[in-house]
Amino acid sequence: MLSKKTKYGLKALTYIARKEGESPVRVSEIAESENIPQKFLESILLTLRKSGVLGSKKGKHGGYYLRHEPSEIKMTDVMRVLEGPIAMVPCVSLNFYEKCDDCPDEEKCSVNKLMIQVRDNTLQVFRNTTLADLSSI
Amino acid sequence: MLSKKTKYGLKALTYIARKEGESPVRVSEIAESENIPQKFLESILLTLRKSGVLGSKKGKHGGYYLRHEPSEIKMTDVMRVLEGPIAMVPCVSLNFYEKCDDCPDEEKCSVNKLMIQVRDNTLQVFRNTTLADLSSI
DNA sequence: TGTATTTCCTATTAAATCGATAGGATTAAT
DNA sequence: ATTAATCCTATCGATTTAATAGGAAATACA
Repeated sequence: MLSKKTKYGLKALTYIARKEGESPVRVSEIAESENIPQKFLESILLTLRKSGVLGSKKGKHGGYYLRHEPSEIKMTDVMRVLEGPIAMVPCVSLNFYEKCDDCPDEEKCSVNKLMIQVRDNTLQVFRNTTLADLSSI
Repeated sequence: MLSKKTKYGLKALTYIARKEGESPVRVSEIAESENIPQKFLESILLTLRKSGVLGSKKGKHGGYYLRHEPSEIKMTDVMRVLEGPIAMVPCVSLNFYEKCDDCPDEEKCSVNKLMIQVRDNTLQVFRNTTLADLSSI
């Protein structure tokens, strides 16, 4: 299940991308327009900023803006920041690998085999999708 | 993230499939061999039985057995029983559809578009994989 | 018939995670 | 100064997850 954090984050990024070129976008504006609790959205955009996807400007006329072109912001990066590992199981994660404590041999593990396939297919989608794709129409 | 329930369930099914033809397999045997808490596994196999994937026999020499050939047990079915919806978001779920309360128009929702792609790719894997595939090797 | 063995069922619990809120500190424009 | 925005930390309630507990029901077999 996709967390609300990720869902809200993606919607907010899309909203900002659609306004690109203009001045920074206020959290309150996004929250209202996308029906997202403002305080919650604040914390989400903060993590996106800390991860380098967004930039921010404080004070009056402040807000958030994209650090790169929408076409250069890949879903792999956004998803890893917001949702964490793309793999469904740590033992097949590329960026967050962890051995299963119950599993003596990954080579022989049926779950491992299956989840590698799922991971590869999901990765393909996220690698080939950018914020520009989400924002069009 | 894949729940332990699903992980354990898949491992147990694989274990049973590899023994097919023999008599029912005891929970305690699976639990020990696969490092799964026995009581937890009991409840998992119970739901698999209630959903029609497994059959069971009580009492001495009892245990669980597959109701169909491994090659006829599709991952779509098993995953839906153990993990629930395959889609990451209810608004793109085929079997568990639910409208988002915050989203006025699914057609224009960027998250919706993206998650449909992920769902379709994941579905393709699960539709083309059977328990026989998991059990081989 | 009785005993051991196994699934079946319900309830409970401890811990983790999630979604959200609260309250104020900091920064910047005017 | 005042206003408006992000930034930061802490906390809370609800839900879910993983696991445990305790026994009821059924079956094989002596």
